Amino acid sequence: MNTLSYGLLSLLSHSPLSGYDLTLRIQPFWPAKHSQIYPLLSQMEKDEQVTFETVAQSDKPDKKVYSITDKGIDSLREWLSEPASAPVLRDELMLKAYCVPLVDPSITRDLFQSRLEYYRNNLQRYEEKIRKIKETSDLDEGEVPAYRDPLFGAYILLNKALMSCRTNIEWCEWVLSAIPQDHT
Amino acid sequence: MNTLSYGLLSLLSHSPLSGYDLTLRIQPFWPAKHSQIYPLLSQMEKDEQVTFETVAQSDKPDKKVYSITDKGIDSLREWLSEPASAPVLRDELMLKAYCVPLVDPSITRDLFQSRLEYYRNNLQRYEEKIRKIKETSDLDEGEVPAYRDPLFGAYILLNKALMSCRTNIEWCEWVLSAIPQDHT
DNA sequence: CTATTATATGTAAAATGAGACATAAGATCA
DNA sequence: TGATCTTATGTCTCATTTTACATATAATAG
Repeated sequence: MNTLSYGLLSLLSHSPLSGYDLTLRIQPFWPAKHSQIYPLLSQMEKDEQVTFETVAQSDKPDKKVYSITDKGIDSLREWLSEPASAPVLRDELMLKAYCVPLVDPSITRDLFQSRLEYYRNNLQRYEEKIRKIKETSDLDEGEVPAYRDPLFGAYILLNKALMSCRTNIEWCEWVLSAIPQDHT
Repeated sequence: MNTLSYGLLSLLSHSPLSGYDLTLRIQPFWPAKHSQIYPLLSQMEKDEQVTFETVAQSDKPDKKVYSITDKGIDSLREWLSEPASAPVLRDELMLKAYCVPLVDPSITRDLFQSRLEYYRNNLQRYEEKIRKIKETSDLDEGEVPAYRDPLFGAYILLNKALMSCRTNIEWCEWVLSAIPQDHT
């Protein structure tokens, strides 16, 4: 039971999901490939943290839909009572930023322009997501889902994503404004 | 030559540093232990990306001070011309946030209170650092070091750290305000 | 008709990273 | 004098993560 396995349990605490869906959904919080998820789910099934049933689909291949067990819920509760380890960010752009004076401003501009677009795309996706949440659970302006509402977690996480995205966009734009025109 | 090794070169592009110092300084951008750094520096030395000289110290143990070579500078320039890979964030608190309705609000409050203090400490450290930079290179209000100034990279990175820290503090405070008093 | 894409699950090997073990000089503190 | 802390470098093992290999169904595009 490493952090990734708790992450999978956390996602399953909302609703049953296939390994494929789990792989997609865990990306924003704890990036992992399916090659890591599938064997881990097998282990967790042996350990009775989860169960699965095979679901046949007419239009797509069959899938294994995993559900969290009571033992899994207990594991989650214990895990929540332990302090969360510090976040780990690895960003190649930060390493590059440190030595950009070595190259022409045009190179640097490309790097930050690409990153800016990356964040703008993310922002759009997050804004759509929060719009859908607000629609389905009709919240008033500034209102937050109730603490016991299963949507509480998703809602605060989406807000974090939105806030971080906007901050990063602001930073990229500021950096771009500080990069001189070429022929320096 | 993986990302970490380029990161080390990037740090060395400003000034020669020991493996020990490199380990400390790379933490904010690309966390790594000395057990990863020392062998990598040996490799890079064999590959002529860096050189070192042993420096005796009177008050502390001897150290190996590494410098970037011309070949290393070339490597950095090539690396800067390639697009930067997407940032990777792994945050246990985000995984936990998703399932907090499973436990009492007091548990959740502790998690976010700890994280808030973590970010406040970071903010203080970053604010001191930027104050020192502004002192030594006497910049006017809102002024940014010149693009070719070796401090340019450090300055924009510190600003990113400050902005992200403040956003995260704001988020933690907002989440704490949305967690109800106990006996729910 | 074929190629590609999305969905879906899996294994194996290689790279990366974390934690522990090991040593050692000099400083500080009790 | 002994204990601990900081600086300093190194190895080894184990866990984690990535990349590549592998297969299969169904839809879509050319």
